[in-house]
Amino acid sequence: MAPSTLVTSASPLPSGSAVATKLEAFARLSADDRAALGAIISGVRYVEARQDLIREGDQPKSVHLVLEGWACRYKHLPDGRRQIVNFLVAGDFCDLNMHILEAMDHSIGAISRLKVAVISPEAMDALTAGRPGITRALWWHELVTAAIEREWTLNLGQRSAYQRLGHLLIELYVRLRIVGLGHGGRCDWPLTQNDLADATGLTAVHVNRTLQELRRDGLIELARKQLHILDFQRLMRVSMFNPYYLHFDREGRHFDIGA
Amino acid sequence: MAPSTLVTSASPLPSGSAVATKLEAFARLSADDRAALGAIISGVRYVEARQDLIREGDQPKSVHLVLEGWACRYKHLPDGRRQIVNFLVAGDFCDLNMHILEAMDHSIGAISRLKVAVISPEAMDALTAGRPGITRALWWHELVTAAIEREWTLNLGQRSAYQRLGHLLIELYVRLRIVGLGHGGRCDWPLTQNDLADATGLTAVHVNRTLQELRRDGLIELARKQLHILDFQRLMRVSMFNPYYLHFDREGRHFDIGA
DNA sequence: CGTCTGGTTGATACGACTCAAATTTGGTGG
DNA sequence: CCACCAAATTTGAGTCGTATCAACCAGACG
Repeated sequence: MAPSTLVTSASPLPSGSAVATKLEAFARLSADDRAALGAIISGVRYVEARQDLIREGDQPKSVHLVLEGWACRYKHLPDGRRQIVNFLVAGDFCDLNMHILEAMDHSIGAISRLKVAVISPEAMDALTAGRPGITRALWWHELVTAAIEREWTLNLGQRSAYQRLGHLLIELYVRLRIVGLGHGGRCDWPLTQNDLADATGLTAVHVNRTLQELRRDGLIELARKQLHILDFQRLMRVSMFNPYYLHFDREGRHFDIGA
Repeated sequence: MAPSTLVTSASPLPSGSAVATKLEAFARLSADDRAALGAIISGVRYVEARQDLIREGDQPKSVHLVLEGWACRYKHLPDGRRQIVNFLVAGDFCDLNMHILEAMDHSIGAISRLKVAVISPEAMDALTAGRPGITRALWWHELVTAAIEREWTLNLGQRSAYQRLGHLLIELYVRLRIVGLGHGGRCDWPLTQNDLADATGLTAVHVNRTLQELRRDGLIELARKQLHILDFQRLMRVSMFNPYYLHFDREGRHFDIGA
């Protein structure tokens, strides 16, 4: 496994943490729920940028939760090509129930330096027992993750390069906004054009040219690890982005994603 | 909703049913587990070929289980293009936990005439309560479905048309074989070239030419709604098919997929 | 100040798409 | 049993989006 630091002292979630914020996008959590959520972390682990958190073939033993940084879920082919099937940002669980399976069928790699919470499956069970609110919220997280990955399949199968990139930029901005990491169309952007290529099934060269088109059309600014979406409505329209698949407006807050 | 017949009389699963066979590919079920599984069906519904079982936007109220026929999970774009993100065959649950969400973000359509079991969420809860074996097996089903859909993303993003089709043919044959619907490389094949196009992100014309190449190379025979894989090992190699993502060999039987 | 990673540009090639038409298949009713 | 029709498959010719390969450039870092 890739080099990383495991800090075993329990460190409770800061109030207003990304996890709680994210889960509350769907269901209201009680103060007790939120406290319980903070108490289950058995350790914090740091993973350097471009290192793997878990690899295909590894046996998943604990549950990981991204606290800071970006990661990606990816698979590769014997000839070395790789496909990123999802990105993970603060508040995302990496492998909520993978311990049911005996081996990972994909890897999780750090894009930027990663701070992750490590949680034992037993602690997860104890957390959900008798807390239907949290159980539902975790189920919701799992289902939304699957829905996002399905939307990516649609992205790869049917959208043009221009639309694919537009769609991806919006999705990530919206997801960051939900956990408080995006404002006014702006967010941090640690992805290289190579990462974008692996996520969209394009070559890095073509990603480069397509991003230039998006800039030329006045839709985005993207430079120095910062994304700025200039015309949200138009970018949504041209990339045929429909936010329903993110399911973030049931009992929880409703987010005006356009702002 | 699309025309269909709902037969409300409970009809127990036939012994050696596809569901039980499928779940036992992963975990051993006790006689009690199997009986309980058969008892929860509150009705059987028939859906005609090319009709939808559930549509994007519908509120999922009950759980559906495919008993006979083929279905597909698909999404579409405002301009009419559609992407099939998975196929469902006998033994597959359509929407195991979708009732947690308030609206479907995709549709499920019948490829051939479909016989589905209808199960209420309450019956599902009652089934899993106190039956850890079944609970685990259902979790496994959910995780494998997600793994299959991720593999499809890899398929669309990184494989050539020739490999994509080869991969899809193998996957479906293997999945059918697990539930006893494939033998000696042969299985029923209700999909049109149009369906294959929507599943692989290609045009029907290109699917046609690529299938001809696969035939010319002596890898498959495909005619009159019947598939015959002639050289399993070679087809696996050229399409870079690695069966690990199907996770079918934990506590249950091991399938020699090559036979 | 050199090195490295990531970004940019140009020229060329090819895989897959488009449009249009012909042919085969399977189902239906006379 | 055959004629008919719609759906599915097949073929052909021309085009386009994206890949490939190969440089070159800019900023970050030691």
